[in-house]
Amino acid sequence: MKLIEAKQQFISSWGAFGTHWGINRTMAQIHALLLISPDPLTQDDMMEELNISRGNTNMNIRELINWGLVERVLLSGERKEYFTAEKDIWKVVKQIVKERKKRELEPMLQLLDKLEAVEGDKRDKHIKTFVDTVVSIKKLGKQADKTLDTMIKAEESWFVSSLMKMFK
Amino acid sequence: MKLIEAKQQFISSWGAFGTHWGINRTMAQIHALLLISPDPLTQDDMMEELNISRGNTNMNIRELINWGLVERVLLSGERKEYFTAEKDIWKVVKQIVKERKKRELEPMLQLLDKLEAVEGDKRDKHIKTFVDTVVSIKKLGKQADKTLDTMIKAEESWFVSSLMKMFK
DNA sequence: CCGAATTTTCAATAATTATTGAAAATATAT
DNA sequence: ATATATTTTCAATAATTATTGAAAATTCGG
Repeated sequence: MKLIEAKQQFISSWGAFGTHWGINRTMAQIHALLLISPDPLTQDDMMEELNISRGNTNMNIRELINWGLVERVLLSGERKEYFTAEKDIWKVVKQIVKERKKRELEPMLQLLDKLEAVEGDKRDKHIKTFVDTVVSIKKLGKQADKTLDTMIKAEESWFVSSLMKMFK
Repeated sequence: MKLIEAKQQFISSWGAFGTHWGINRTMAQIHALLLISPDPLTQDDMMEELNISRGNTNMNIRELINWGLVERVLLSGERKEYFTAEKDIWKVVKQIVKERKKRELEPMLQLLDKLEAVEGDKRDKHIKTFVDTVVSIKKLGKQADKTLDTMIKAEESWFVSSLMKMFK
């Protein structure tokens, strides 16, 4: 397979992958393109490679910057802005986990805390099932939260070697 | 907070949560409703509680069955079908992980295997960056795949106690 | 400060995805 | 076998989300 074709496939499947994870296709494709580009790219480079409009490109680049996955690069003597993606995949994964934890897991845990305090007789099976469900989700969620915190601090080498042994 | 209000909030936030994870809102809401229902429900029960059409309810129940999260229950003397959700949250999480691994992670790893074999001189920086990226994603992905396999087999007690210690 | 290059915004539009509801298919009791 | 209850399908429609492109704002060299 030629590079040009392999790039296409990588970008398009990264885009499809993203859509299964609540990330829009274009954002994932821009990320993919930057991941495999040896040098920083401009907006125009990306527009051309991916056949997307200027507005779309701009909005998604900024979203990637918000996620901490892409950063602006200043090239001396150049008027245009250049962009580059973090290439260390372990860092990328940690960054995504960190953001999603903050945006989704933490608010969910807060809500569950409130819901656990529902009024009523705990002997009523409707109350009991509700509280039991909320408590068990909360318990697992808190556990996941702590585990992810540890992961976010960890080195990749730790993940690959130690965790693997642990999981015997 | 009264039960009726707490239920509403639980269902609606579980629905919103789902949409961030590539699951449609209705499917997540049906799942939420079944999780907090002490007894099995019929399609009509769900339609009424969630204010959704028969077709929508039916399709999403079947999708939940495909995911292994909901099952049909036969109630003796009843003509209608009843449905119930797995209440053990750890089992629910494992089931979701198992399905997503099969549907998304494994196909991605297969693709990366193909892409790694791209033609060309590895000293060309375009080729090199591409291959390096593919290889590092593949490495991490394979690791995650194995780790998730172990998790799928694990008991919740193991997760809550042992894993926690491990993560110091 | 001026003017050109570049970036950002956002209303309009397109594309995608979810939902409805009625008809068709299926199951069951008598 | 027939009538009735129940489930399933799916074309039409609605709702949501993504994308465009041109105008406005900003940046920067001179």
